Amino acid sequence: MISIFEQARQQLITAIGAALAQAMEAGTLPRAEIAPFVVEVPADTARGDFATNAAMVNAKALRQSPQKIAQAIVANLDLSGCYAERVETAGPGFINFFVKPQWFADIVSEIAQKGEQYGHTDYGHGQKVMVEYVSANPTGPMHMGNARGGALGDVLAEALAWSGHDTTREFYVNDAGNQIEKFGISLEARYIQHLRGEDAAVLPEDAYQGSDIIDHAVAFAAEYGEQYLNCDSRQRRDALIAYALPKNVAKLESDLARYRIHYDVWFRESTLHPDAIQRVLEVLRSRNAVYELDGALWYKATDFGGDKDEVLVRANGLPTYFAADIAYHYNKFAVRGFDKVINVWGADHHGHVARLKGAMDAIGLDGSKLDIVLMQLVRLMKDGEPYRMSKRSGKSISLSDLLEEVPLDAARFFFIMREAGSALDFDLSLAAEQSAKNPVFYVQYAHARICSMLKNLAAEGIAADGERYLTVSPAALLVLTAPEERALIRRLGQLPQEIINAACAYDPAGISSYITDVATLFHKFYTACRVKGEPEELLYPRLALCHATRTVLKNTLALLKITSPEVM
RNA sequence: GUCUCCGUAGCUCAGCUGGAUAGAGCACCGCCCUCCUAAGGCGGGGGUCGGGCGUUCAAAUCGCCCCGGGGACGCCA
Repeated sequence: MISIFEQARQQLITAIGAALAQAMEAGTLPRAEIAPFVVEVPADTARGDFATNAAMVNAKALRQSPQKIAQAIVANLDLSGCYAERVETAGPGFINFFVKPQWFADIVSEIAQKGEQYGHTDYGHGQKVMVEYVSANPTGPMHMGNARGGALGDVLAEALAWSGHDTTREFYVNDAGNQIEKFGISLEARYIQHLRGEDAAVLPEDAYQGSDIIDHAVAFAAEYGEQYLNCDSRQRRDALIAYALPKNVAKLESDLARYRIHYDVWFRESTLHPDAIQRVLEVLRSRNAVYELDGALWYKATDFGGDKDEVLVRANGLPTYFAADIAYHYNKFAVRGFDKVINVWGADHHGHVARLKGAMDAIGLDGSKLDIVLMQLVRLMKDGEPYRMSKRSGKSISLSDLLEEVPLDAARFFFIMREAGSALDFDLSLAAEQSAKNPVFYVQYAHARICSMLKNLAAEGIAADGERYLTVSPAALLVLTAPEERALIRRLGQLPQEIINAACAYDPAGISSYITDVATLFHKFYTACRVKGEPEELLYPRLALCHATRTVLKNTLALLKITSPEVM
């Protein structure tokens, strides 16, 4: 069941299409293919509740002026059964529509009826979608890029779920391969240094330099002493990895949980080694997509849109990250049967996008089912100065550090405010200092204001149980005619579509501007229209509107996983 | 060099599947609480939408070429 807002829009699309066909039938317009047109809310709603460019986009095909086409459409328009009741043409050929007052009343009723469910749709028809995000290396703490990817991926997954997709949230744990080996080497050096002094071991330049490595080594030494000092290096590294890796993964999980991110699946790369990887290599081999050179196994990326070939198995016999990633995505599609897979990656991985999609084609799967959201990296600033955030420097700001300094609600909102494709400057001092000025507070304030009103009125014995304003009839709601009331209702009606848009465009940023918009419109309504003290026939409809606004704010904040305070 | 993201008000950015006078927040100036939360509302100043050419009835939006800035181009992940 589509929303009341969308019903009005869809009715118009149908009616306009019919009117064009009718005009052609009658000979008023020449016969031609109808170009796609849009029906949308005009920037200035004084012009109309909806507007269409149908006449203008068809001017060329119909070889007539947009104004004439508009007139022909209007002359053949049948609005019976539509929310729209009045139409006029304007400007260069726009057709503007005005809806019946009933439309506004029905939207408020719809929200009251659906309550917490308002905003949910079955748009996706249960399509099986996976969102894989963060997937930070388990060799150290998460950085700001992970924090941004976490918020973006999580809200995207929510939007997909709300819009009727069967959504799986997944974290890919890179617990195998080169970086784990490097992790072991780093731990080993720190362990030996801890027991035998700085000069007893050399920490390679490309090793992990962070203090967390030292902490692990020290804790390991406290537990096992010198037991691993004289054994085989392989054995020592394995013991250190076996000790530290689970701790790191647990830390990732708890940090993310604190950030309100919970995954459905923690998928371990190690489960792909070696069988699943061998299997995809076989498939590629059978499809003639690989060759051997210099002792390594190469993938013919150039046959599948790549600009150069890629190594799958190194001369030393170890598979590359890329080989594992092909096996991983083969698993997502062929083994687990996802219809759509969305990966949220840092923009530094952009070279990997075409490669992986091409590899899906090469392996006989459909690369177009794989979508990558590339996120420009976060530049961490402090007092206007760039702040080093390299994992190696050892003094980086981690996700848990961030949450110490910035309110959680603000951090989540801040990260989704900007679309993924734009670089984000996150000024720590600013975010911490000006937290009260963060837009998230503006939105939460609107929610708290409504709660306060409802509470005050309840204290005076008005609608104490909420029944009266939750069940105001659509007919009684017709009194909501003030421009501020209408503007607010119009926007409230768009929540389901806003969520669908965010899900389809992979752009959670739209939701943050939507909710800010709703807050603004509520504050304007609040200033212009009183509730308390008005006669009952106006008081209750306005209370119903307040409550509907609260529902929209609360539901949208819930989607963003941001709290809805009742008092501020 | 190739690929990619970005360039819109003093600052941070929306708008970009083309549409009717280019928006918001912050900052600045001035108003509005005997009245439901002033963490709010109203008004004001402030713009060659980086530049040029092109497509179109219509370009901040699409295409091409420049200019300026970030990022990626490993038998790393």
